[in-house]
Amino acid sequence: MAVNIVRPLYYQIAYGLSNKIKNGEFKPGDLIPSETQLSAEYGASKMTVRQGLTLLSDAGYLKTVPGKGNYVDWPRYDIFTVRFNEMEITGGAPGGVKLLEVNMEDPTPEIRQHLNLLPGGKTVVVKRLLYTEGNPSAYDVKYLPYEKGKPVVEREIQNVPFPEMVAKHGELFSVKNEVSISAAAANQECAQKLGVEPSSPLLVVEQKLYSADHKVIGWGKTFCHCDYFRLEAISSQYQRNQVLHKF
Amino acid sequence: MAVNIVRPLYYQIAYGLSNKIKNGEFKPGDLIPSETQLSAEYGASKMTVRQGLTLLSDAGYLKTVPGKGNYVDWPRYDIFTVRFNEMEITGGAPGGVKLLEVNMEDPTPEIRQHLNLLPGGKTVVVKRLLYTEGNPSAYDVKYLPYEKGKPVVEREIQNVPFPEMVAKHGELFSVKNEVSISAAAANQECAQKLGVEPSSPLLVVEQKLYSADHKVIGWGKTFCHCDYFRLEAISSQYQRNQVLHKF
DNA sequence: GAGTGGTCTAGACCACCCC
DNA sequence: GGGTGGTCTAGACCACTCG
Repeated sequence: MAVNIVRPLYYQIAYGLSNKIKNGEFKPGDLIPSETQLSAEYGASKMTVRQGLTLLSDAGYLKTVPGKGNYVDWPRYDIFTVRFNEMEITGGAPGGVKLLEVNMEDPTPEIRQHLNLLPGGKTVVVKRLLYTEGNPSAYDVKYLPYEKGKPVVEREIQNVPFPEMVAKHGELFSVKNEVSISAAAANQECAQKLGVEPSSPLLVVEQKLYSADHKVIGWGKTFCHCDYFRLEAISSQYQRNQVLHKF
Repeated sequence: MAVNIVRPLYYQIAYGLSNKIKNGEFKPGDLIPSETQLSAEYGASKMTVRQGLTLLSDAGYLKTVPGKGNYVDWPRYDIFTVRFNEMEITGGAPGGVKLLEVNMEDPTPEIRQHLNLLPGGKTVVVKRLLYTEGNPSAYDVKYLPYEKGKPVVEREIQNVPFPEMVAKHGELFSVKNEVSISAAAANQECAQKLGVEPSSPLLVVEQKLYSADHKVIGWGKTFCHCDYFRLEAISSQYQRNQVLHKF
C-alpha cells in the first residue's frame, strides 16, 4: 500500500499546472489563469497560490509580467550546469598534486593584459601537476598579481582549487569566476609535463577570477590530458525541474 | 540627486543579511537570527521575513534546517553555467549549415548501446557541417532511434538544434539533456570535413537526450574546430547572486 | 515544553496594463 | 475602471529538534 503523503497545497497547485503545461493544455506563450482564478479553483488564498507560482517560475515554466499575467515560457535546452574543480582531477588521491613552481615573475604582455596590471607590476606564478591514478593528467598554471607583504605559502596552496588559492593570497573572496573551455595542441612544455607527444590534443580550461570591486585577481589555465579528463554537464532546465519532485 | 527608490521590505532584509555575510559578521556554518527575531528587528511580519530569506536561499547564501534554523552556507566556486547550441556556431549566417546526410542505418554496437536499442532496431543518422564566417567550423553527427511512420523531413531539421530535431522526429520534448565535453584528435573523417590535418585537436561536445519516461531519444557528437569555437561559462554562485541587485 | 521553520488564511493597499 | 501581479499584515496551526 502506498504511503499517503499530504502534499502542501502550494505544491499541488504548482504540480497541477506543470502537468497541464507538459501535456500541452497550456502552451508556451499562453497566459495561465490569473491568481484570483487559481485561488477560487484550488480554494486557496492568494499567498498560497503565489507560493506555487513562484515554484513554477523558478523551475523555468513561467514568465511573469506585472499587470498582465503569468505566461508559459519556452523551454531552454541550451543552458547547462557544469562542475569544474581542478583538484577533483586527482580523485583526492594522496600525492595527487605536485607543486612544481611558485615564483615572482615579470609578466608577459598577455598575462599583464589578463590581470590588468599596472606598469612595473609583477605576478606570482604557480605551476602544479595533477595526477590521476598515478599518471600526470593535468598541468595547471595560475597567475596572481604580486602584492608586497602578501606571501604565498607553498604548503597552503598545493592542494586547493584556484579560488581558494587567491583567497589565501590576498582577497577574501572571488565573487565571479569566468571559465573558457577549448581544445588545443600540446606545446613543448605541456607535452613534457604530461608525458604526451607534442601537438597531442588537450582540453584547456581557462579561469579568470574577479573581486567584489571587479578587479581581476587571478588568471590561469589547466591543460588536461584528454584521456583522463572530460567535463560533464546537464541541462539546467532539467535540474531546476527537480524542485517539482520534492514531495 | 539620487532617485529615491523604495525597496520592498523583504528585499531590504535579504540585502541587509547578505551584507552581513559578505563582511564576515555571519560566517559559513553560523546560524542567523530566527524568523521571529528578524520579524522584531525589521518590524516585518513573518511572511515578509520568509520572502527575504527565500531570496537569500535561492542566491545560495543559506541552508535551511527545519526545527533548527537558517545556516550560512559555504560559497560554491565549482559550479558553472554554460550555454551550448550547435546552431550558434554558425553565427546565424545564411548558408551556415550544410546538411550532408540523412539516412537510415544499422547502428554500430557503440551507437546501439548509447541509444538502448532493441535487437534489430535501426537508427536515423543526421550529419551536418556548420560554417563560421564561410569556413567549416564544426562537424555534427546525430543518431535517433528509427520509428516507422515518423519520417525525417530534411528541410525541417537542417537549421535546428538537436533537441528540436528530436522533437520533430518523435517525442514531444526532451526533458533531460546530458552533455560531455572533451578534446580529441581529428580522425580521417573529421579532418576531411573540417579541412584540418588529421590528428588536429578538436573540441568534442557529446549530447544525450532523454524523454519524460527516461528513454534515450537521441545521441550524437559535435566536433568543433578549435580555432573557431570555445565554450564560455560563469560561476553559478555569481549568477544567482544577481537577484540581490534587482532594485 | 520551548523554539524553530513550514504551511495557510483573509484580508489590505499599491503599481501597472489595457480598454 | 477593472483586471493583473507585487507587497504586506497579524494572526493560526503544524512538524520538527533539542534539552
